Amino acid sequence: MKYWLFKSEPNSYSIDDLKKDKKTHWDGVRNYQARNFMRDEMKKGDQVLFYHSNAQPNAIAGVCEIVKEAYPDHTAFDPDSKYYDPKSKKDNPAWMMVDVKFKKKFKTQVTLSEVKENPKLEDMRLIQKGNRLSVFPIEKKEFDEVLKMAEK
DNA sequence: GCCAACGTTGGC
DNA sequence: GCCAACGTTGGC
Repeated sequence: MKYWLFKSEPNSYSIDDLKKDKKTHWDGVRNYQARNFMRDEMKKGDQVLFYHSNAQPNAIAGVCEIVKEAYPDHTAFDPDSKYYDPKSKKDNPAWMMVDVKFKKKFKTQVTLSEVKENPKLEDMRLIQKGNRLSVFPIEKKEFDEVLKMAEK
């Protein structure tokens, strides 16, 4: 089993939205590296930290789980969608998405500054310079450490 | 609102 | 294939 972090801006989709929806498709990823992670490495049952970016504060807000592996992102085919991409064809989709289900919302979210202050998390991709990927892998020990911080 | 760090596009 | 220009992400 692998562990991941997904970023989302809470004004467009927050952990509360996922809690309400129970399950969602993670559409709109338009970066090849992120796409490859989704297409090639994400498996059913993988655990995902849900991160709020451009938020106040920026923080890891909860946990979700992959329930459906990569399949074509239909928003790329829709000219009315802001994620429309004419390069993606139905017979050869450029973009993929996965489905995730809500698992938990942290009582105490783990803020970005707390992540930066924790030496055990210093290698986490979230805080590395220039990291702009919206989905990326994390280590099990990092996942466990974040959960521990959330339960304090 | 600013800007660093990328990724993408397109002219050559 | 190079690289300048441009667009986006996302922290501050």
